[in-house]
Amino acid sequence: MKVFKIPEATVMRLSIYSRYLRQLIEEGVETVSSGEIAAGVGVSSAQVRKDLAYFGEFGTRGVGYKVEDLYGCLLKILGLDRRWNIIIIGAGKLGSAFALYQGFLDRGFTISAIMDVDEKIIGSELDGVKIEPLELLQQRVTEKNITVGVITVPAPAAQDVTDLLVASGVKAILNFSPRVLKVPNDVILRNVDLSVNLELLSFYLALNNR
Amino acid sequence: MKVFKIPEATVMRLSIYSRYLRQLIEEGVETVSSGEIAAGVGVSSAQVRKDLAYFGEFGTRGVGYKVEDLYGCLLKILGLDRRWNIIIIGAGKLGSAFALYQGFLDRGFTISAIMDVDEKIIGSELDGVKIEPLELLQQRVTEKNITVGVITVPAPAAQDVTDLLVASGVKAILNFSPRVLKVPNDVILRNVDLSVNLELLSFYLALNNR
DNA sequence: TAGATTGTTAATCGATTAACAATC
DNA sequence: TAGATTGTTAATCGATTAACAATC
Repeated sequence: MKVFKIPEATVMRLSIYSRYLRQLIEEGVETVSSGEIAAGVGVSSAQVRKDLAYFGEFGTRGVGYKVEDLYGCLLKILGLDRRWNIIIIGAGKLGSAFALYQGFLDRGFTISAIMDVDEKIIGSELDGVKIEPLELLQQRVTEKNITVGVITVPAPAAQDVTDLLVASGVKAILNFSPRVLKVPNDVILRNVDLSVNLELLSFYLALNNR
Repeated sequence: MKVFKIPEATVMRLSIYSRYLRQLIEEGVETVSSGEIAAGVGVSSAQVRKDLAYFGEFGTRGVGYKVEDLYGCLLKILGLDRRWNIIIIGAGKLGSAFALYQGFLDRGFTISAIMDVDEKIIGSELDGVKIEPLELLQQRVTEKNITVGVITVPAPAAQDVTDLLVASGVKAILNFSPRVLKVPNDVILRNVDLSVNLELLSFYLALNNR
């Protein structure tokens, strides 16, 4: 499999295409062209075809793509044809919002554990999952076969929590804290800094105000 | 001012540099080199200098940058030297998490209004801000001088809400819904799709599992 | 002055776009 | 067959990196 060096931007677009295709399925559309997908998600049709070409040939020349088939292929490519178990570290505002957010569940993700250090909230539940003390992290990761860690702790604690996650065997980390984290390079790290996004808006707003 | 075509990636890095500089200020560091910043945030020193060069000359050859000065300049560049008023549409899980999250407040953002359509939650408060009916949107945007709208409604409502926001005079939109939104091109739109980030992890995890 | 580090130019790398032959 | 649309190659564009003269 020609797997090497898929641009990150391509993977993100695949995720967006898949969401759009799901919409088309709900609407009962059976066939779609690269041009229609492109229009639907706001990119060029060449982009769509190029992105797909990294992974194979999914369409029929002169016809387009069968919506259901392409959707199935994308789910497989994105690894959404299986379930991934998630552990959330930090059950504060951000962490509990993430835990309560339903958007991931139908896409292959299960929240299997939630940890915190605050005695006052340990023992309470978020959407049926009990908040447990951080000490149980290693045990839960192992016994529940958890591969993804989500970091929603305050910045100063972020690196320590990361080290714990890595040591416990987690393979990928989604970091919501505004800290640059060090991880071994076989661990996949993704930073989702909400502030950066707001500040980007601020930059462009300020730009227009001159 | 040579303002045209700053890469988005550059702006995001500036935001990250600024966060790192703030850390240095807290630690009492007075001078820093591009190499140190680079090491601190995980990019190359050339990258740091290039990013800054879009906006002027901030350092001293042979010496480096004065931390406080550079921090101040970055805040100005990012538009964080003033306050931006925000309206949140949708006070569900995601919306209330966003409202309760403190991370933005000290960076120039004020949550000035929160709207929803659900009678059951209208009237209650999130962090001192009352949840109000969507009908008051136009009025609040005008009277509170709101420039940024945050969309945290379910996907099917996202475009309608966007249209309302645009009509009300909001200049920038942060979209958390997994929908591709149409906006006039003088409105700044930023999509923060949490699912896309998780699915990116899933992709790389699946890649390693073959 | 000697050493250090910036600001900037040129070279490299990678991603997007345009174009078109293949083919349904 | 004629029209449409894919898959792919080549051209373009833009961003990152390397290198170094300027200068503190």
